[in-house]
Amino acid sequence: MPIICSGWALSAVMLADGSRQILSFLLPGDVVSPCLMFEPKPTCFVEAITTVTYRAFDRAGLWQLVAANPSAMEAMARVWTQQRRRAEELIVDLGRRSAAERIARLILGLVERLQERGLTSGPLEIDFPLRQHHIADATGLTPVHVSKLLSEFRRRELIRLSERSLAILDPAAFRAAANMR
Amino acid sequence: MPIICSGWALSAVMLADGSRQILSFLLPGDVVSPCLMFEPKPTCFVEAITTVTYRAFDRAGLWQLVAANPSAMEAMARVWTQQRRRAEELIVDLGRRSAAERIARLILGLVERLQERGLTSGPLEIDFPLRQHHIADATGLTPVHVSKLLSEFRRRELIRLSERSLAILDPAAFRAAANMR
DNA sequence: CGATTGTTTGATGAAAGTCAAGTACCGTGG
DNA sequence: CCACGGTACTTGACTTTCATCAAACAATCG
Repeated sequence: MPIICSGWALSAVMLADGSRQILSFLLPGDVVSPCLMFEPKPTCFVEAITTVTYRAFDRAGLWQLVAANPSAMEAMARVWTQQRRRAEELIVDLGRRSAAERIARLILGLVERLQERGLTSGPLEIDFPLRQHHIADATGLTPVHVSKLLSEFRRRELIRLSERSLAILDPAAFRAAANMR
Repeated sequence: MPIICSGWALSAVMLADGSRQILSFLLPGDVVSPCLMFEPKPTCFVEAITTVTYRAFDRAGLWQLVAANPSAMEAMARVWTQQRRRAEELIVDLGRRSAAERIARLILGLVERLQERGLTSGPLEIDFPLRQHHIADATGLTPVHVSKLLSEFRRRELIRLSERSLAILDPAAFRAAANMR
């Protein structure tokens, strides 16, 4: 059970034709794969996006800790439910939202998670190591289409995105774009 | 923590514009909402499709059982991982597969789950209470498009679907249609 | 029987994918 | 220092997939 200490990673599944779907981005503080607590064989793979440092904990030891310590169990439960909730949101996004909404929501979700952990580089600004093909694989789109929609966001001055840095320039309008339905 | 005894139900999220996304179909033997084990407040809602009977277990009692009994813990872990795996598959389907593939995979998944539980009405035949709008809400499509693709499957004699009963006529070809990429 | 809900079908439109060409940005080696 | 290659990004033309709209039909139920 590794936990990310620094850097970004992703977990994804690969399909037969070479396309892939990213299940989640892993930020500092995230448990790489909470399902590993139960199931040793992973169903997806994990890949570093930036240089990543992590610490690994062993399952048996964690189980002992959890059995002995109710607050550890609660912490574990929080991780589980949070992960579950994020998976459900992704299902809704992929099933029922437009390309622009999916991209905007992905960005907002990442910014919020970094804010919670105090990893921002400004009020609404973060280091943003994702390539457009990462965004495409996470939102179920093509890199070309992602490029067009990001250009559109820039043209409307909702975000600034350059040199691996992202800022939300117009939070209200950008949130609106993320919630159009 | 209710468990379905008979009938079909669904869990879903509703969006602001009235469209909805079905997260999973609940068949006899399914735990309605494993996340309820941790989190009392549900993030989605549950709805009956047919007449449903269920038994409810209370969280506190289950926790005691799990703490005392390692095999109960293992059973719980199985439910959790299975649910997680199904969520991941749905993400991949919605993100990276065509409409026809999504529908075929949904049907195959349901048939397999009923087979595991011995709830089939024939070798490759099941009672099928879903309306086309259920299929649409589960696959992120419109009912109209679902109708067209089901007609296509029928025309190619891959399935028979009438009077709330479904049979897979050509398993090999139907599986191929579910796995085109 | 009428009313409601579900399904089919066709015509049309919008969203996203594909293809292709061109640009910018490195890192490498001469 | 600059040429070279590779990767990422941009942009436009065109195609495909799926949504929308509308009309007709079928089934179900009070």
